[in-house]
Amino acid sequence: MVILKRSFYTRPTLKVAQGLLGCFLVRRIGKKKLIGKIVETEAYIGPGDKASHAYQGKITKRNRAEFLIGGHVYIYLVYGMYYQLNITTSKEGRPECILIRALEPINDSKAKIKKSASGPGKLCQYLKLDKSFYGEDLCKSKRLWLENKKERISLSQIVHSKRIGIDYAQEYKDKLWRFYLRDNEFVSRK
DNA sequence: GTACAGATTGAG
DNA sequence: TCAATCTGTACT
Repeated sequence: MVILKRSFYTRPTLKVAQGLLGCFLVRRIGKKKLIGKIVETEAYIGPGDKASHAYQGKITKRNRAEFLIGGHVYIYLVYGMYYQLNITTSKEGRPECILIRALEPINDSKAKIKKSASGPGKLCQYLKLDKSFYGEDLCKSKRLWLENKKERISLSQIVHSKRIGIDYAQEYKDKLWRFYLRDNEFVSRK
């Protein structure tokens, strides 16, 4: 397995969002590892994107990690109860990131049966991700990183759709910036 | 200081 | 269809 390096993340966000499909997210907890194959992603491309927390280049205490160079974690709490795992892309100062929406558990058959990581809030619960990962560098971290995919994903396997839960984003709500693997049962919301 | 809404989820 | 539950943000 090869750990994804900086140059993977600094490419254009929509390219990275599709490139992440089929890659493996690895979370190390003590001596154990939890591995999930990424099957669903969404791109947020500030400052132009009205669905982005960094719309119009706004910098706040919450979203400042979004401006980091590609390969860092931007994590935050929504609805007071669920964390959302994002991975930054592009270069320092560009508020672009990718929301990881669903994983297929690889080495945990119980989680696989229960679909414990099929949804952005659920996968953070499953991997025990919280605010302590804010700004974590995926190229250096010893407890969270990404590894390259085994199989080649052909373009015909990637479905493009509208993003979820951002109806307020006007003309940006119809952008096809959500990507998932066709026919994969671990994708959230059929 | 107060009010309010959100990149969700699972139960009813 | 709805409530749970917390924090950033935009007001007073």
